[in-house]
Amino acid sequence: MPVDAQRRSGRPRTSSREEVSEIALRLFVRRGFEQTTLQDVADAVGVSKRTLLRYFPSKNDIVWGAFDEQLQALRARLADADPTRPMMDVLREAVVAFNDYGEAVLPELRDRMTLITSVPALQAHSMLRYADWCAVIAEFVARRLSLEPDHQFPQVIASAALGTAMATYRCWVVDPDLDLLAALDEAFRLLAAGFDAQALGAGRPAHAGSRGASRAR
Amino acid sequence: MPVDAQRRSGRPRTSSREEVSEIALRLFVRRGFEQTTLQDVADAVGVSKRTLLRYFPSKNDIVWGAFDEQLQALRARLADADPTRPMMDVLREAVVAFNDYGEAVLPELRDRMTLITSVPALQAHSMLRYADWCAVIAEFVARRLSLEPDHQFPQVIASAALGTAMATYRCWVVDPDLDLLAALDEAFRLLAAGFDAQALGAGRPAHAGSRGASRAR
DNA sequence: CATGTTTCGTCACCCGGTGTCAAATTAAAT
DNA sequence: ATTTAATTTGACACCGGGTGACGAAACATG
Repeated sequence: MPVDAQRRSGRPRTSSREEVSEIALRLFVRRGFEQTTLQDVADAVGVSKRTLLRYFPSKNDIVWGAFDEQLQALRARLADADPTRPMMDVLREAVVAFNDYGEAVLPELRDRMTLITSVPALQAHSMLRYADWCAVIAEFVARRLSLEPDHQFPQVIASAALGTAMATYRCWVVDPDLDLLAALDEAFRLLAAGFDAQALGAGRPAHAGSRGASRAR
Repeated sequence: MPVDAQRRSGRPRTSSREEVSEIALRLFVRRGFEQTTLQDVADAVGVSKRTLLRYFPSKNDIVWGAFDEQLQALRARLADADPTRPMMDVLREAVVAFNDYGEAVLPELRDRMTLITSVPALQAHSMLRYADWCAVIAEFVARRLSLEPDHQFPQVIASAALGTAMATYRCWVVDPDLDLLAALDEAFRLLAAGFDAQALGAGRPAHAGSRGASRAR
């Protein structure tokens, strides 16, 4: 069970989670997710189908790399945030930082997200993975509003935030020129301010900021 | 293919979509969704497994009754709305009306939503069904903002609206005393006004309206 | 009765996923 | 060096959801 904790004894692993994930991702992108069977992946990696399903709980989960660890970082960041700062500011900056991978792994991230947003099975499965994300946000909002996480307000705000992030992801996947971080920043500012004000000002606001090199650190 | 278009000739159906949906729902609630196999449902209805999958494209879809027709009504309502009225007002009222089923079918709706929000497979599948819902909202918002439906703003607003509705549903499922329509009304007012203002007024706003008999017509 | 039309059931099949168990491979203890 | 414990692996059987194909059943019409 320990990923790489000090190896005590026993037969060593012939492959790693990362290796499986990488090879599988390549196959999925090339030949399509549904067209690629688990046996194909197993053959490509050089292990049995059974071993594959010991590394990942399902075929869908192979596409999601190490998502849980990222989530822990997000939770920690939200917990350590300055309590005097506005809630939605903290949330926005945390979400942006949460998605600030390096330039190097960006193409891989795009591959993953392209699959997740386009393949129906993965699109559906994403709801389960994002539920954890949502719970982290709800927990933070609940603490700020002195409510319980199950209450309506934290749940609504967290779910709306999730929708905002997902929609932004979808746009980023389609448009290669879009800066993900800047787009997230803009979307969450919109969410904080309310969509009604947006509708009133019929002319669209400063949208120039969503493209280009602004990293929104 | 025609659900009940004038029957010309041929062998008559031994069952209907509604009958299958009702019987299956009862079984799912009683014995659990995953514990109930398609063969069980087929036996209970009195047809073969193959026939079941001709009525519904998948086991998951059985739980969703006629959702598409409701969606058409929502689209029509949004299309016919007064263009001079505020966008988020129209949206809020349409969503509330969309969920205004009669008192009679309310327990059945609760059963469906309880399954959808608690069973992981259905929770995941809901993303696919709600994607259509989301597209309808995005189409409306895009028209109002003179943008294309694929653009970032309509997508973000529609997804945030979806999250808002879903979270409210979840709360309603858990709390039997909650008035679904009033809760939706309140949540969408929050979404329109922005969550930031909410956080600033540390004291919670008039929450008394979310319980009781207000039907928000 | 003959014909076309529509629905139904059966069968075979694929794939994702689980449980089981023995074999393989290593470190550590004797 | 041999045994022992620990760990991973692969093979196998199995289940359930879902699809394709095909013939049979049940109707309306002529």
